[in-house]
Amino acid sequence: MIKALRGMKDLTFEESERFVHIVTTATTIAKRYGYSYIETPILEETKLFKRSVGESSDIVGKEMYQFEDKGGNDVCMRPEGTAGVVRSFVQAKLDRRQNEKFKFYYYGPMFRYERPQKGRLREFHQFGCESFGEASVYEDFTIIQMIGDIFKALGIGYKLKINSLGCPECMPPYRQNLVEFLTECKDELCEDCNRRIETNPIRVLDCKNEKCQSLLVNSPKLIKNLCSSCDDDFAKLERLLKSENIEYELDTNLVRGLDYYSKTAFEFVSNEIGSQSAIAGGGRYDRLVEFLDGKSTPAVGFALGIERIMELVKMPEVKRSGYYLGAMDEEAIDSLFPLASKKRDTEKVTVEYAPKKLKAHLKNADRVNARYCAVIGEDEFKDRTIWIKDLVEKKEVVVAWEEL
RNA sequence: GUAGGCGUAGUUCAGUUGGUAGAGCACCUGUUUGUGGCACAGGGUGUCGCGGGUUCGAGCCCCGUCGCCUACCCCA
Repeated sequence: MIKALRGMKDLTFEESERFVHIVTTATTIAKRYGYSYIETPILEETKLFKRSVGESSDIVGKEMYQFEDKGGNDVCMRPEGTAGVVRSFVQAKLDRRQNEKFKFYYYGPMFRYERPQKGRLREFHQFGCESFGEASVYEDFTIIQMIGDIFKALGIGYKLKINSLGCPECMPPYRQNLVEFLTECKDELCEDCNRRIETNPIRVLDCKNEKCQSLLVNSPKLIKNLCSSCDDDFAKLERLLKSENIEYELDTNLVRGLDYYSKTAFEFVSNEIGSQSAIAGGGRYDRLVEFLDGKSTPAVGFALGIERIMELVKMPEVKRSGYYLGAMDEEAIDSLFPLASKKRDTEKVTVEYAPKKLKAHLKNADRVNARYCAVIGEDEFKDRTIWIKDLVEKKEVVVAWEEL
């Protein structure tokens, strides 16, 4: 038997229903916030991700589905959504249209070659939004609010963590500071952290190693070393969240795993889905458009993990709906089709092609969760009528074919 | 890449010191030849992951292998 590849899943029945429910809910809300749909390719040039996500990140460093295509191009299955959207934004020269704002939402599969576990697949799906051209922190707030709306509509609980990663003004001096601090205690830090001091010292902050964390308690905090512009914006963000009663906690160690973030960074987490607890994450990436050869354009965005959210949503109970059509004798089967065709203008219709006893039809109707079980028996066929039972109200009627 | 756990019916799982393969749910048939869910009676639907080995005999013991799950790591 051929099975799906490791870390790749089929979704059917209630699972696929839940998947669609999440996408539709998120889409509806994103549209209310002025976002329009963007579809970008799954396959992109490897360079795109190296330059956006960053070569120091694990995603690019060791988790990409990377290969040479038949034309000899070095390509990757996208490991995340933002890079492709920004590439598309620049390619369409939307970056030249200064003072205009562009808001896009997307959803689709992402690929990372990791060891699968709970909440972590090799092919997984994200829903995300990217807002271009808006430098105001009000936009950061609005995006957080929108995610809150989505989770509220889906009926799931979460905790919001926020942090500021600073800007080109304040990040480099802080980084220098941090490197000095880390170098002093490097003997006690774990192997990974020692490597990160060179490659990406900020990543040391969210090391999961307990010993490292205990040493980091006294590390310099970026949040205390922001430039005045970043500091003002972060204060404003906190004020806005408070005034809208959006609960959050400051997490000074929150560092997004992708290199392109600056200023506002946030993460929505759940404690109900195992160790892979991040259900949404995002932040500001004012410099990414430039990195990808566009004109400097402020931007902010987020992505949410659909499979992780699927573990949290409860679907509304499915009610009986539509018609089940069947016949008790072979000669009556043909007459079902005009009736089905007519009913399908407005209703879900299931047709049984084999003649069966009434009891079997009722059972089938039950099984497909139909509201009405409609059967043509011997008498009905003679009279050109059909017997209909409402499976909820338990009422029965016989009507002429024309009246169905 | 590392560590632990698990692979037996459609599904969830039991299976004793090695001795003819089991249960609940689901499914099918009937009680009811035109009335679903409920009840009752009956029905097992299986390459015990795969390949070797030990043994008179292996679901069980040994070796190997594949797969799944969880955690580290990473992140949505």
